[in-house]
Amino acid sequence: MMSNSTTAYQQHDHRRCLETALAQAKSRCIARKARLTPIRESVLHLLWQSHRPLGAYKIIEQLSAASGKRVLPPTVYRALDFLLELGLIHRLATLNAYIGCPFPDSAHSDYFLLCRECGSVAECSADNVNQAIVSTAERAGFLVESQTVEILGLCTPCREKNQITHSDVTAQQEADE
Amino acid sequence: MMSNSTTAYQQHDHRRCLETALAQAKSRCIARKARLTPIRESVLHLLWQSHRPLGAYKIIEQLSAASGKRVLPPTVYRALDFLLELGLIHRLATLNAYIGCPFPDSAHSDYFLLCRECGSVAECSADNVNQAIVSTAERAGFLVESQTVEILGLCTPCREKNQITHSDVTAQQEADE
DNA sequence: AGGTAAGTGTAATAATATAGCAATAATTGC
DNA sequence: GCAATTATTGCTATATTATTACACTTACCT
Repeated sequence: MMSNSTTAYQQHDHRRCLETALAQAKSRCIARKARLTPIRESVLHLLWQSHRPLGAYKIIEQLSAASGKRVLPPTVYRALDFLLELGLIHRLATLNAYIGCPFPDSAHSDYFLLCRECGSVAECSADNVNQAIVSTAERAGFLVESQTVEILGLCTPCREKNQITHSDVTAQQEADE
Repeated sequence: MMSNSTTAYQQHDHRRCLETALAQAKSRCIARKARLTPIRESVLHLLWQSHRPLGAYKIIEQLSAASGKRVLPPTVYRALDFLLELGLIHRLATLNAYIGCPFPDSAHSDYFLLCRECGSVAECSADNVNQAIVSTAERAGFLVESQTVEILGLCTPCREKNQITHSDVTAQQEADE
């Protein structure tokens, strides 16, 4: 079981997330003899601004704003393809959005916990989920090649906030009576 | 464990799939006091032409062709929304496509087996997968509300075909030497 | 330094989906 | 049965996400 859910949803020193991600990206590129060009690095950098996924056109916007000149879709999509290829980022099918991968180095079939409240996404890799999927598929005679698992719900902080809000409301209602 | 993988990938009397689906849809609409209008029924019917998902614009095309007049996107998207709402169909996020639900009556959090060769999709619902997901999410403090699980791979018939093809190729290569 | 491959710029367009409003059909309350 | 209300459809326009095609530039390799 591997997960960045503690950092993703809580207060933390995010600079470290960013730095590690960039460092890992660089070493991975060297290992694969691929080039982390300025554009590619900028895109990765943007995706690591937070633990919230970004749509391609948000990236285009932000990149255009930062560079002063219009960045066009193919530029960004090419960078995204490159980063996806190297396993440095993931695409979230349910959101049409992209997010940095916190553990690009360890091979993993991962799944994502999408908080519908704060929008942050954590990535996990759990053997039991994996095994359950593969074995159940096998029973159906199906050979698993890749999987997309995206889970929508509430992270701990948001759940707690909601409870507070809810009891506040209840208290208010009671006061009204 | 519930699954339509045996019928979805094999030869079978597909008229029965279609008929049951339509019958279930009707009774479900009555139960929910919703109207299965001609347009909605046509869309459902189209989605049950096979076990392969259809994109919204394919539906628009086919509906236009069948009716002789241009059917426009909102018409189809509204019908899709209605059918999704009632749990009669599903949307496959990884394909941007829609498919009929084989068991609309039993509440289920389902996952999909997408054969990359024949394009057919089976729907399953397995407690162990579900439990694995929920319990692993819980360990991360995450409250699961809904899930998207789409598995890409090969169904039995396609796997067998591929093996035959592959050994044929091998035999051919050996003959060449 | 010259040839090749990789990366980028740009215009155009494809594919998927939604917003907004007018027109029509069905249902409800009386 | 009929007016009032609600649900559904028709239609125009447009948003959002992604790709194709081709010219141009930069980096890499010997």
